[in-house]
Amino acid sequence: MQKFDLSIVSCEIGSVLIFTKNGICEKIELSNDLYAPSGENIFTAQISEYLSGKRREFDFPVRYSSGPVFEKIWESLKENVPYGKIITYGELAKICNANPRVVGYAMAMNRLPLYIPCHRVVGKNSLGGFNGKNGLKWKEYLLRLEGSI
DNA sequence: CGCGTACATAGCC
DNA sequence: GGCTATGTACGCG
Repeated sequence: MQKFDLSIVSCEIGSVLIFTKNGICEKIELSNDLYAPSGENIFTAQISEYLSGKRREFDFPVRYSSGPVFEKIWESLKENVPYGKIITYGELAKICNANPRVVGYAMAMNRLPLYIPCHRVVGKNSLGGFNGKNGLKWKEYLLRLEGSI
């Protein structure tokens, strides 16, 4: 069994749970419930700054793998969609030579909701979903934070 | 291991 | 407005 170290950053609408192991972030979870802030490290520091609008990008080690196609999509997303910009599933799909549906699925399988800017990926005729209906609140909050809406 | 189904969509009829 | 395409992951037999 893997033993994860849990760090927590709280904000107005909920808390960000950061699961790290050996100094590497392996999982991020967005919760609507408020937790007591825990852990002072580069993860909590950067996310806290990001939620305050001071930081635009994250610079901490992460680890993810759910297939080569998904990694390509996430890499293309980070490279082509900077802070404050949004992209549609179709455009992102065109960049990484995939299909829109695959992109949506890649976002659904994303384990790092904040590090991977999946909240900047929206549908053409709708905002799309985000981490289920539970995280749609977060999506709106993040897009508003970046000034996209 | 092979088949069928579900996905946070886009595009055509 | 409704149906189909296209790729991946997951469940079941």
